Amino acid sequence: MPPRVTHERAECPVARAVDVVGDRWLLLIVRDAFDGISRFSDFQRNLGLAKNILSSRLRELVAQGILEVVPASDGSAYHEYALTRKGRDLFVLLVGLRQWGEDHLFEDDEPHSVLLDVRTQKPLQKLEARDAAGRVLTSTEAIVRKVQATS
Amino acid sequence: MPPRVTHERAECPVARAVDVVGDRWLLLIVRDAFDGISRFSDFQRNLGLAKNILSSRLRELVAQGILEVVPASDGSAYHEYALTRKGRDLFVLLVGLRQWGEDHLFEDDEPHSVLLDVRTQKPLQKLEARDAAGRVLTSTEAIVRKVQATS
DNA sequence: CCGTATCCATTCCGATACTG
DNA sequence: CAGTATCGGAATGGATACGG
Repeated sequence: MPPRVTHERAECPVARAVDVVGDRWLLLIVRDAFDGISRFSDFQRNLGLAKNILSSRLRELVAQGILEVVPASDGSAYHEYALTRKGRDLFVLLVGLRQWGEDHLFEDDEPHSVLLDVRTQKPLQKLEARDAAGRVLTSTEAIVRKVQATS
Repeated sequence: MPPRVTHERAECPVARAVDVVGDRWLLLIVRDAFDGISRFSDFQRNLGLAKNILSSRLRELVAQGILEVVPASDGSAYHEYALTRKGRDLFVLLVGLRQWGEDHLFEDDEPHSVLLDVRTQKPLQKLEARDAAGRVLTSTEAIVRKVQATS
C-alpha cells in the first residue's frame, strides 16, 4: 500500500507542477520571497507557521531549486533564501492566484492587498491565455494533445 | 491548539486562493473537467485516486462553487459535474501551471502532453504579467500594497 | 538568531466492503 | 454506475524544548 501517489513522472505538466506547488505553504513562502523576505524568522513571523514546518518547506524549496541559500547580505553568520530563476518564473502563477482570489473570494466591499506596478502604482492587467497570434483564448478553444512525440 | 491555520479571512488574495486550491487533487480534478470529464467514475479512473477522496473533493468543489451538479446529459439517472464561471476562471491558472511545469519539470527530450489552440493546433503564448498599459512586467517591477481601503 | 528534535492531535489517503 | 462507511498507516501541523 503506497503511502501516497506522486505525479513526478506524469506526462502532464500540470500534474507535475501540482505535485511540487500543490501545498498550503510552499506558494505562500514564495509569495513572501517576492515581497523581499529572505530570513527564516521573517518568514516564520509573517506566515505564522510552526518552525519545523517552515524548516521542511524551505528545505524542499531549495531541493526543488526554487529557492537557493545565499550568504547573508549584511555579513552576519547566517544565510538567506533567495529565489532562483525557477522560483521567479512562478511570478505569473502568483499573479493568477491573486487575480482569481480577488475576483471570487472577496466580497465587493471587502478590502484586500493589491499588487501594483511600481512605476505607475496601478494594478496589473488581467492575465489572459492567448494563442500564438496573440488572440485571447477561452478554455473551450484549447485542447490537450495527449503526448508530444520526441521527434 | 487549532487543528490547522486557515487563510479564509486573510487580506491577501493569494493566501485565500491557496487555501482553496492548494491541494494535491483539487486542481487535477479541475484540469480533467476542462478536458471534458464530468462523471464520477471517469474522474476516478483518470486520476487513480481513492473514491472516498474523490467524493470529498467533489463535494468541496461544489461547496466552493467551482463545480456544480447538473442533470446527466444522456438522461441517465445520475448527475454530472460541470465547471461554473468561477471554475472556468481557473483556466489561466492551469495554463500557468502547465507552462511552468513544461519549463522546469521536464528534461529537454522528455515527452509531455501539450495544450493547443484548437483552430491552429499551435501551442499558446507564454503567459505574461502586464501593466495597465500592456507592458510586460517582471516581479521586481511590481509591489504589494498592504491594504486597499474600502473607500 | 537559526534552526533541529520530539511529542501529540488531526488530517489525509489508499484499500476494501457495502448500498441503491 | 455512483457513491458511502470504515479501517489503518502515513503525513501534516502546532507547540515546545533544545543546540549552534
